[in-house]
Amino acid sequence: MVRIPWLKADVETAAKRLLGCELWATLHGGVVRLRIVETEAYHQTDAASHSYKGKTPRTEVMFGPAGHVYVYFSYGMHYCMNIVTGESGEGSAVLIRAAEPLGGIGLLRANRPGIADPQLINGPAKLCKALGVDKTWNGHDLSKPPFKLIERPALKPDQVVQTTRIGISQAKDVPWRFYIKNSPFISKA
DNA sequence: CTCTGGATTGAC
DNA sequence: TCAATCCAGAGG
Repeated sequence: MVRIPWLKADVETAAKRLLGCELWATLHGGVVRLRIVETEAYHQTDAASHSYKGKTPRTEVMFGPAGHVYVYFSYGMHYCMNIVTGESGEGSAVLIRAAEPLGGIGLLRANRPGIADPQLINGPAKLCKALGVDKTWNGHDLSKPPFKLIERPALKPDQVVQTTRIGISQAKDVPWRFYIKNSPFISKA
């Protein structure tokens, strides 16, 4: 059951709306709270999306209900985390690229020893590493503990920057990356 | 079965 | 600038 109605809206709207929302996770017995500051939208009709060529075993959860986590493994060493959006049957999701620690930062540091705070979670794979997210979380419903998405009021439009996505070779021109203006926690521009 | 390239990161 | 290091997806 989706408790956040706008997650079922179009993926561009959802990507924008996820900025400022929080992720709460239980880690090593403590609670970590993050504020999402950077997102990217991916859709079935988008050549850069894993769902572009239709449903496959890997992308199955992208086609499932909104509000679940889609985790994929890449470059032989990294995990990245998405939040599934849209109606079931539609292959869309929002990549969480960076966040701001609100609580439990010590637990994040424990997962990334030797890394300075500004680099703790300012990238999609860094975020997963710090949160201990791997494929075992693929498909998890974010309305349930121990890993939850908490809705927050929408940001004012002038606080949101819209630009092109990072690290892709297809559809480079599609402006589906969003981040909170002036946030020091976004990934490298 | 084999081959290719990637929604990245951090060390040089 | 580039290696690390695996696997999904495509083609045979």
